[in-house]
Amino acid sequence: MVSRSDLVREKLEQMIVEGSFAQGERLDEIKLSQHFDVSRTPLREAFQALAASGLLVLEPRRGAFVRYPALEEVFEMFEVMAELEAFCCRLAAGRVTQPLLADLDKTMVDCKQAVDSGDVSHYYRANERFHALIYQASGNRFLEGEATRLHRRLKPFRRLQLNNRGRLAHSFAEHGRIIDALAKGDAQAAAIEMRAHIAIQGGKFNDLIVSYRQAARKVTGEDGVSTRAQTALGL
Amino acid sequence: MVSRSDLVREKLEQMIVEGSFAQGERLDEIKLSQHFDVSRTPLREAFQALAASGLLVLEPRRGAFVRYPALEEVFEMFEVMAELEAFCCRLAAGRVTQPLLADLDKTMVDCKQAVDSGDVSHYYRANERFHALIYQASGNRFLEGEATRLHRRLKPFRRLQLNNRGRLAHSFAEHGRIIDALAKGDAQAAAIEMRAHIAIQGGKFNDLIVSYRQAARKVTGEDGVSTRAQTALGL
DNA sequence: TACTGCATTCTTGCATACAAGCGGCTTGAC
DNA sequence: GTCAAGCCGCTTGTATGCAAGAATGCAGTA
Repeated sequence: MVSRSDLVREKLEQMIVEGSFAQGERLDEIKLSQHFDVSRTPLREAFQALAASGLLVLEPRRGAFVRYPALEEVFEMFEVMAELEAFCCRLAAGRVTQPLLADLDKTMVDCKQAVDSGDVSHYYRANERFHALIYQASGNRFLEGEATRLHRRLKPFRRLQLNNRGRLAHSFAEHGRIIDALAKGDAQAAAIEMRAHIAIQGGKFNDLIVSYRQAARKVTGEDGVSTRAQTALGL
Repeated sequence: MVSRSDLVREKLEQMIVEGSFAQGERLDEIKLSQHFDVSRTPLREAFQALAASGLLVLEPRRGAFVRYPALEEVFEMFEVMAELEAFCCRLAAGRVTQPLLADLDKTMVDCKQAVDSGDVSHYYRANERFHALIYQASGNRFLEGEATRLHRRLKPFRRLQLNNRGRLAHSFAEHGRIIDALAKGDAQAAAIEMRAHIAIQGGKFNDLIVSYRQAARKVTGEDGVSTRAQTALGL
């Protein structure tokens, strides 16, 4: 995790997730290797890893292309995410330990502070922790890993959802209901609450569309290279 | 998909899944590159890809090590698999089309023939098709991909389950109940039937243990290199 | 005799050189 | 003027060389 290829992978992933590149943009091995001050070898290894997690598509003899999922696919991913998290809850209801419940309560205190002060990024961090704890509480390490992976991948599309002021309070209330169900050991209720918490429905529909447009919009200059990428690369 | 690194990846994956290497065995870049008659570069790219799918662990400056999941992790994976497939069924019940149902019926005919003749590998192929069709019927392409991925990864641990003569007929009957529920559009029933079909319970427990021992057993020679690997490499 | 430190050797990580496609451009012919 | 074919250049894919780090073995000391 200290190799150059890992560092490059981290940075490239960050750039892609932040929307530094346009949809379908070809990543130039030479330019990028110069930018990161590494040779093509570790860069190509980073490409492989990013392609494996779905952020790039490698076309033989043509190059690496940035791939933002289509809006439809994002909905599909949220649909699966909702189910995975609901399953975490179902398992957690029977397996959650007292220390973990205490940790969950702590995130609730954190979230409450964030809601009261309207501090979105504070809430965002506490929310991350809340969900990570639920994955952990499932007691299924493999499930925890899969959930974490998908959660990461959906990150750019979750960004704006919390900016909606009403959403913060709603989200907080939902967290409360989930924890209550877990504390009672009610697997069914916990799963249902979590599914509702994640699923794209009602107002979240529009929030997602906006998030999506911001994350995956194509901003190209005259030469077909995205101006955002040019900025990101200092061109 | 025609590059040497892809070919090497395919072959290595096959070898690992077939159990050609011992648990924890270090894969020698130079020996393997000689064996596959490629340079270290495409081999290393294959390592990266296999590490991404969890078959290898890459330790910095130490090398690539074969990683068979612990028995506990296999159970966890089956637990998640059951849930993913159950979710596929839940979605499929509302979305399945007439042509797909017809295809599913075709696999049932195939399975029936295999059961009657006791042809396990025939049943195995028909079973693969059955499950692939269910994933497809979910109408969620992302879910389909994830389910397929996990299904592949569990392949070596499913091998022996069908060798149990009683299991074939049971499995067939379960398929029937699943299709019936789908045809009726009963999402709840379809999900429950599928979950029961996949979940490790009852007699399947012992079958899995045997499969696991066969897949992940460590067979080492005096020099610490697995004799199975030596055979596979023609040493 | 056991443990620690150093040196040697082997292996990986990275850089670079070379080969092989693919695409675009130019030129020629109809 | 347009279309097609061939060539040139650019990009990716692969091989190999070199450097740095880890493991192992040996020697010296406690």
